[in-house]
Order: sequence, then C-alpha cells, then structure tokens
Amino acid sequence: MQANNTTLEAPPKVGQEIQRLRLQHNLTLEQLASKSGVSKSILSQIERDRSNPTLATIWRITQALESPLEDLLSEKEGTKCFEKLSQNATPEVISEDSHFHLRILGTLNSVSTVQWYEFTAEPGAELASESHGTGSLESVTLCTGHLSVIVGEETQDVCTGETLRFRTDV
Amino acid sequence: MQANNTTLEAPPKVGQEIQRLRLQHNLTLEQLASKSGVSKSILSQIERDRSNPTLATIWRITQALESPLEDLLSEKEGTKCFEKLSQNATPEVISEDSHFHLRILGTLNSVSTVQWYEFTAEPGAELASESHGTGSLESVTLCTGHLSVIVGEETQDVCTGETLRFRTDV
DNA sequence: TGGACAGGTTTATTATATTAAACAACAATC
DNA sequence: GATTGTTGTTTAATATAATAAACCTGTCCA
Repeated sequence: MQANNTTLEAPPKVGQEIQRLRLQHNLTLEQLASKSGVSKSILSQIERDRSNPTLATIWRITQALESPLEDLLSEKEGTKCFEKLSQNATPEVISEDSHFHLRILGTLNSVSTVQWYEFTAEPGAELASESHGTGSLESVTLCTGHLSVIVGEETQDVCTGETLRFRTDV
Repeated sequence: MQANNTTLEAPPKVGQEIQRLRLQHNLTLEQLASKSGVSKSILSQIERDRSNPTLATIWRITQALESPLEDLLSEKEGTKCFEKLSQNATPEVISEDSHFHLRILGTLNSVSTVQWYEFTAEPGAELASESHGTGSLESVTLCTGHLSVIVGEETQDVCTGETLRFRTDV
C-alpha cells in the first residue's frame, strides 16, 4: 500500500552527513564501529545509503559522534557565495565599568536565530544578565582562563578549552 | 558485541510520545497508517516500544503527524540546564602534513545545523577541502593573521578581525 | 618483488522490522 | 442477546537491517 497523503515524502539521506562527521573526527569505520557498537559493515552501507538504519542504530552512531540526531535531517538553504564583514564594521560593546568587551562577530542570515560574539573579561569580574528570551540557548567556548556560570540555582565552572551550553530563558 | 565507549547508551523510547501525538491529532491507528503509509500493526508495536523503528518509518510517521523529529528526542536533552564538553573530549583533527589543527568545539543541539571550530594553521600553508554538503554555509572569523579563501572560481582575502562567510557546497 | 597491514567493501547468515490478515475487545443498534 | 462496526492487538509470511567473516584494494617497508 502507498501513502495517500499530499506531501510526497523524501526519505532522508543521512549517509553523506554521517561520513562527513566520521571523517571530521578522524575515525575509521572500525573505530567508529567499536565506539558505537555498530558493526562496520552496516556503517559502510549506511554511509552510502544502501541501508535504512534503525532508530537504535542511528542513536548509537550519533552518540559516538557526539552529534545531535537533528543535524542529520535538517534542510539547509543558502544563496550568496561570499559575505565579508570588516573588522571596524563589527560593533564592540563595552560595559560601563570597562571590565567586559563584547564584539558582535556576526549573525547568520539564513539561520537568523544564531549569533556569535567574542567576549573578553578582566580577571575576577562579574556580569549579571537577565533572560534573553524563551527557549534561547547560550554556548560558551572558553579560550583561556576560568569562568563560572550561574543559571538560576545551578552553577558550573568552565576551564580553558571547555565548552559550556546552557539555557538562558531561566 | 557490546560498545566499549564511556557513555552507557539509553535507547530512545519514542513510543509513548508518538501515541500522545496521535491521540492529540484525534487519529486512530488505521488513519495514521493510511496517512503515513506505515502499517497499523507496526504502529501499534512502536507505540508500545515492542519494535525498533527504521529511520524511514520514523520519518513517515513524523511527517504524517506534522511534528518535527526533534520533538521526539527533545525530552532527553531539552530539559537539562547545563551541558559541558571537556577539552579532551573535543576531537582534534590534524592534517597529514600537520600544518593545520582543527578542534571541533561543538554543535548546537536544539538549533542544530550549526557547528563551530577552532582552526589554526601554519603560515603559508594551504588546505583544500571538498564540498561539505548541499546548502551548507561556512563562516570564518579570523583572530590573527591573514587568510585567503578560494571557493570555486572566486577568491577572497581576509585580514585580522574580519569575518567571511561562504557557501561550501561548491 | 614480496608480504603485512590498514581501511573499506562485499558475502552468507541471523535477527528483526514490516506487512497483511486474522483475532480480540468493546461499543452501539436492533 | 445477537449483529455489525470500530479500534487495537496478535500471528504468519516476507523483506531487510545487522552481524561476523571473507574479500578487495591500496600503501608501506624489508
């Protein structure tokens, strides 16, 4: 029997994406197999879309690749080829006590819900910020130094090179 | 064989969520079956976690329920407040000539489709990369130095502090 | 040359996801 | 109370996803 719904379904092709992620992690098929618990033969077939992976299989793969499953099914859009922002065009925000510098590096036009910044702070300084908006998520990658983030009641410490994500709607 | 990785995997249990969505739409198993093209028998088993759906099956179900697949998996990551990646957990990719270091800093779970990296290169080095995937967009923010990016036929120079975006599907 | 190895593919087998049809539970109507 | 219709479950058959092992490449090195 065939589906009678209106939308002609396009089965998702995740093979290329999985292979891309695996190569980015510098993993061989065997390594990913042993790390994820999925046999390398089926990994090979999935990467070339010759197999229709099970949810559990996809789950184990994405777990091993530390990649959220949603990435595999996202549609993407883009038009322009280049878009450059010069340095003096990037606005710089400085707190009144000049303990913090925040350079707005840019926003993604196509994925308008993403922004990123370069943030520098003097040692020992503190910054309090209220909620950004419902459902927003903040992600901090620390290049050097040490940082403490307090969200609601919880506290997290971040060291050099670590990445912390937290919700900012609380 | 069993996975030897650190994270003890928790297979996703989407059955209850699917049933909730189906009832929310006032659909019977047969109706959802004909709308999604998935047999009602397997729907029944999936809803009670007696079967391990295939990616194509999950896809058709979510399409019929007009629910993005992310919603099915949102409960596991969406409720957490913090999520930290330690430095040694961030994979580092080094080119064979060791002129380039690429640290995968992370991907955004809820927003997805976004990844960011720390990238360092030796002076004068060259790197050729093929297309990442259709419609993908790359954005480079240069901290120090000078960089030339060649996409297809076009070339762009970037200086310290500038940000360049370009499509990588060409 | 010739292995010996690493990384990926293919093959034979087993496990299981999927299907259609039969079944059970339960209502409503006569 | 039997009858029909509706809804969810189960069963038998089939398709296919997953596994382990064999099979191809190449590359490296003695």
